[in-house]
Amino acid sequence: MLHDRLGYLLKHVQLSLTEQTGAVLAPLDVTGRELAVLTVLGGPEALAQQQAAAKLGVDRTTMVDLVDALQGKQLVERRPDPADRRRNLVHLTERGRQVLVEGSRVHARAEREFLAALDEDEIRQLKSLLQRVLKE
Amino acid sequence: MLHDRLGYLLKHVQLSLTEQTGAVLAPLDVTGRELAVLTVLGGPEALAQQQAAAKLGVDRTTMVDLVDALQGKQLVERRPDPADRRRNLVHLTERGRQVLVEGSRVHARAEREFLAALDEDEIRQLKSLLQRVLKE
DNA sequence: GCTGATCGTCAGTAGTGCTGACTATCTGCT
DNA sequence: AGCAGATAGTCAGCACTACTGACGATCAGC
Repeated sequence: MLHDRLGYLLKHVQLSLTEQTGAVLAPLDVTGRELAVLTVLGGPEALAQQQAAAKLGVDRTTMVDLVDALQGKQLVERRPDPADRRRNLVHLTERGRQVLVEGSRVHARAEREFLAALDEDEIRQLKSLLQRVLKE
Repeated sequence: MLHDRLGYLLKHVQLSLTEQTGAVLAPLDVTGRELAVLTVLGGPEALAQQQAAAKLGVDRTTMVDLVDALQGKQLVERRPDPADRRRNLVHLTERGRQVLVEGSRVHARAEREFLAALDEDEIRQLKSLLQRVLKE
């Protein structure tokens, strides 16, 4: 049967999740992907673009567009790394930090609601199983 | 943390699965998506394009391209439905059936190998959890 | 027999993700 | 010191997927 196929399940679960989290993030004018970028960049140390790209698992050329978009919305700033002038260190702006905090909040709530069919223990199980598969 | 985010997990698990199953299907000259279409069309009754699209959860305009591709490979045939001439009933060719059988075999094996980190019981759990989320 | 709905098709658009080429810069070796 | 090769970011271009909106052909209900 089709519904046994892992590919089918993953695709449609992801599609549905993207839709639901996208809806609650829309008022903040960020997408789920952009919020993920902010999350990675929101750490204590400013990261170069490729470091952030590696953490996110996206290509470095894709990161250019992502940072472009966030910079256009004044959520991040590119600053040359004084220690290595090939690099841009990407810093969150004040607004970027606000959006990160508020976005994380509504995103977490939307994800929890999306998983309403499962209890807390089952959610942990699901994530743990997926993580183990990913580590091959 | 990023690795707690369901979106991240789903995306990368799916990406990795697509890559792995795609590799074993390549010698048969079909993609995972195309095999899924063959699976849906391989039932006892020939389906119209939109019935198949609904089962797969894809758009009807996307189904046009999928059937085009399969027809180009001589795996399916469009035949007008005598009872409703707006419809195309999509039939598998003899080769289409062979590819479906062989493709299902290697795909199932690749999926099992992809999930090598989990035992049979955990695989059932994972699929069951995803199915329940999908039913909202 | 006409109105409105449905099926398949096509053009156009948008998002994502990659390759390959380029510039600027750094690092290692001699 | 100086050159060769590697690395960071950028950009153009291609490919894949998915959707919207429009269209002609056909069907179903009144």
